Amino acid sequence: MPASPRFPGIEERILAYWAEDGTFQASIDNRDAGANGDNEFVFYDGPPFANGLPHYGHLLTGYVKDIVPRYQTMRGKRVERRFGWDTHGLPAELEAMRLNGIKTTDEILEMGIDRFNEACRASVLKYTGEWRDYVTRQARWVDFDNDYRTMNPTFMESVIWAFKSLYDKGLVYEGFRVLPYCWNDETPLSNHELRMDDDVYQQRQDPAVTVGYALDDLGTDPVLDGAHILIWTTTPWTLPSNLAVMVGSAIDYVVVEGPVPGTDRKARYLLAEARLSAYARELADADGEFTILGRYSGADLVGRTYTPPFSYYAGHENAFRVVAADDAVTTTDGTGVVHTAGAFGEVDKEVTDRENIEAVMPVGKDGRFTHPVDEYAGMLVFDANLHIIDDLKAATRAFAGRAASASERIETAGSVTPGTILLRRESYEHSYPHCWRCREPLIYKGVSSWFVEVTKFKDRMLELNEEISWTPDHIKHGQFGKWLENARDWSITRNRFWGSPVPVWKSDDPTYPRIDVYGSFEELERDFGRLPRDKDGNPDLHRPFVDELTRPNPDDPTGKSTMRRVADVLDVWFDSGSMSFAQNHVPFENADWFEHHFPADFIVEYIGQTRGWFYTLHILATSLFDRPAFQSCISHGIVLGSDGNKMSKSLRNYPDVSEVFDRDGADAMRWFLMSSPILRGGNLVVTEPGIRDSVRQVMIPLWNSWYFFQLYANAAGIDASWSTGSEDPLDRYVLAKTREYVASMTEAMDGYHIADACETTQRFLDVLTNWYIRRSRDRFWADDRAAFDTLYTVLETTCRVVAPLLPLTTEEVWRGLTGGRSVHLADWPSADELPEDHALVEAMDAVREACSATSALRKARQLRNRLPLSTLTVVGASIGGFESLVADEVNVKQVRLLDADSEEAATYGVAQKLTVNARAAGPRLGRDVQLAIKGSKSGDWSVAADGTVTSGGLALVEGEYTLETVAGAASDDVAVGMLPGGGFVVLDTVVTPELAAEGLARDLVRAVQQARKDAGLDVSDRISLTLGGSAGALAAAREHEQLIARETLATSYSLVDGGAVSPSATEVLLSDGEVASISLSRV
RNA sequence: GGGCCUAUAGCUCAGACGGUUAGAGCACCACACUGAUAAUGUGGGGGUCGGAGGUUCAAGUCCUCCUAGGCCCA
Repeated sequence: MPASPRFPGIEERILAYWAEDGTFQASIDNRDAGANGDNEFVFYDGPPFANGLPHYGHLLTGYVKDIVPRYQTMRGKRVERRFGWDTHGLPAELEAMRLNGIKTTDEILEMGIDRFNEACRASVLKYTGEWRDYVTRQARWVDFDNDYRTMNPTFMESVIWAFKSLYDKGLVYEGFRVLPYCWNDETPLSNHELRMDDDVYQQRQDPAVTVGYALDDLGTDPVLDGAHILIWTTTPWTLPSNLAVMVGSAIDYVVVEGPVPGTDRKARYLLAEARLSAYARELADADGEFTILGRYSGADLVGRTYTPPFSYYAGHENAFRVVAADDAVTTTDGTGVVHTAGAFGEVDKEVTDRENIEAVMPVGKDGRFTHPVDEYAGMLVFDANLHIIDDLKAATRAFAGRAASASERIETAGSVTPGTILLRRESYEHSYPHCWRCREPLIYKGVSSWFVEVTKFKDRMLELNEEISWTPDHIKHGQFGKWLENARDWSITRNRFWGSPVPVWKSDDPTYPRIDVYGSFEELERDFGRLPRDKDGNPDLHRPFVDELTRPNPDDPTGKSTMRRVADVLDVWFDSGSMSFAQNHVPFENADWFEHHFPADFIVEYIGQTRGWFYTLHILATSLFDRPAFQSCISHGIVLGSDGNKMSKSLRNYPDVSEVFDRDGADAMRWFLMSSPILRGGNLVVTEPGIRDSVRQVMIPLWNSWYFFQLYANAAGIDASWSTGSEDPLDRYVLAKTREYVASMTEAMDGYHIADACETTQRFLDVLTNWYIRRSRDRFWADDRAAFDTLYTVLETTCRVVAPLLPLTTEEVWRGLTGGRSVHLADWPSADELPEDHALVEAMDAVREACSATSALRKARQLRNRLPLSTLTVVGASIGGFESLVADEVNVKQVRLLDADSEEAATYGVAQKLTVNARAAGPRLGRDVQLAIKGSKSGDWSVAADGTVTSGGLALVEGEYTLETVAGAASDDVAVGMLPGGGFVVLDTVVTPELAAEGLARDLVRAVQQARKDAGLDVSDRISLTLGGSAGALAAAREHEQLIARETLATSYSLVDGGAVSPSATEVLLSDGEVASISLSRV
């Protein structure tokens, strides 16, 4: 067994052992599920989309997904772990398009949906092998053979069942949603795609126009009647679709008189007062003055009607009104009035929905105008801009702001409504989104979609959220709770190809409307007489097979119309939100299983999933089952690159995953990630030194404890066993300490506080190696059976407790220690297996404090540790029975204990210190409290005979101050140091000649040990030793012959006077200017 | 453009209710210690607590504005 192990090599060996031994399966089989699965711990694996290799974020989540189930298994639970794959959606389609060199939906149709979807299917499985390798290498136990895939027919059948259930509950409806849309590729884009590359947003010049719409003459207000309300837009092509104008109700508006461009007439214009100056060129007179005719607040204007700029939608219900949209309207640019075209903007859509104005869509999927916008039909919207502006200009000149008769308008350009005024035309440069694939500018466009009416059961979602425990806990009412409060209806369909079908069939003749929704293969077969089947004849709900199911419309007596499936597929988030039931084909199979495996006990993903998977799980669980989908949830932070920025392949700002596995190992990475603030919701910067620190701080100490044990147990031929019976105080201490360690680990793991568990472990290992083992070395050298048993017990217990956190390293150590099959098949230890002695643990803390304070005194007085001193007096601290341990540790001949109030204690120059409690005294004294504080610091304070305390001239009352004893001035002969836990230590600093000689003797021991090491001798080799050197060194060597011979295992010991022993002897500088000459040989 | 969060030592982060010398770990330097341990111990340097105002006897902490960064939504 190596002293300095190569952990990656050990890990590979353990992984191979597990594979051969079937340890993972055994860890599940060993645990009984119990009646109704009562003994099961239910874990849901959030399905990743495997369109690339796993990165740190996946690894991080994977480690947590491993640790919790390992822990629960050791606690006796049965924990099934089933891997899942997210397989549908746009990323797969984009990859398939890239591989086939196609760009548009037309090209997909040309290629054939069946071939295209085959390509998608192939692309999503491409990396599954690599994923399995990475996940296995990270020592995550999960069942890959029995995985679930969202594209499996059984999964998809459960998904359409969910859709139908929601439909039957009245929670699904059809509507419009506005999306960024690429007219060139003919596809909507997800928001994710808008952030795909940094150059998606590019500067672009667009024509911006300021247009006045004529307010209707209501005969109520001569200033407003017939005035032109000014709007500003950078998308003139949306003007034909204008449906309303929006104002801010708290914004101040004015009506000013100004000229009609290109004519000698005047008109009244309405705009925000704050924007007036921006239109001075058009509206001010020669002196820069405005003719203000009236003032209105936005609220005054709401409800006024106007004539739309184009006549295409004249008479549209509820349209062409001034409406309030306080969030959408600002006075930072434009006119303070915003034109809305309903389906061409998110906010527009929201406002028109609220106002019950039906959206219009005169733009086709190719981005070209369609009927009824006939003048521009066939024109790409961006190209139409110029024509629209020209027509507006012509109409402005022709009518000069007047309404006109029908006969006149025929001669004007296009369908611009007489009375509409183009006030200004400019060009405007702004940041504008472009398609990440074809680089063409995007438009926002309404597309038809189906929605889950989340707003209807939002309150219930909030109630059920109360039953979930979150880590970190602020997520519950913070990020997740707030998100739920503001939940909007969920758009669940996409006009794409590769996904679960929307199971809705509609009549193709609106004269005979009918809608059928299907929730199973059986229902489909019943109505269509057959199942959708792929080309091999297997039931398959994918397009195009499902689209092939058609039948005559039963509601059409003519028998001509046909029931056809709507072309859309479901959002992939509907798939992943369905995994709790769909992974086991519920409700078609395993209904009983589901009853006992829902909700999950535990899930974990990164914090962004509060809007993703956590959210969709919660929506579907609430709406379908009126239960939460999970009981505890860890949402961790984001992994950043070594420079603190987002990880980026091109920047190469993070260490390569496989290199880290090969160099430092999977356990090191696990520890690094798990011990970090990332599990408490913070972000984490991944650096190579950080990962190596994990090895140094935890893995090496654990390994070395075992190495030490093994080294000496083998040497002594001792076969140690599990025992808590030792009477030795240090053994009792470490056993009691281990008990407390086990208890805190249990608490931390039960509460999912994994980072706390790491910290607790690191502290414990420090105590074990740097205190217990170091202080007990003599006993191991002396073959003390109780010491070996104790160390065995502590190590074995520690391995079990650390097993989830370092599964590979602990496996190696535990198996080496016990010869057992696997630490992961063992039970989690109970604290009760170990003796309780909290007083002893506390006493040892006091011991360590005393030693630490004494070291500081030695340091301050420049008294090296090897130099023995006569006496250490510990005052007012309970180090119960460990005097000799302290004496040995700090190298003094004698340790004495004194009560703090003893007479002698008072002689060590102790003093009193006054501290003013500002919190208590502040409110009473007010400003004067500062004087009292100043007094306490400067020494201007006193305690009167009756006990009254005065500071800075102010009398303080009980509770406003504290008086404490502190170490006062020391002398040349003693040094005094305070203990943080109360009391102090007094170190006798007088160095007698005897002490100095012994110090030198110890220097000699050290020098000989080094010489032994340099000569390559084994620890147990006996030597023949000859010493020479300066007079002082020689005297010390003579006086302490026994000490030196014993410590250095010298069987022959001789001294040579007069300097060097021989020319080849080692010359070593000792303390106090003394020199030693050392010659040794193995005997 | 909107919402939420963050800003404290070179780095990563703690700093209940406002309370008077702002802490820890890592890194760095020095010394000590070292026959399991590339370990450990002791000490040291290093901070205008993002900026500017305000409230208060007292502000890292509360309020306002600003700046920078992150996340989400547009």
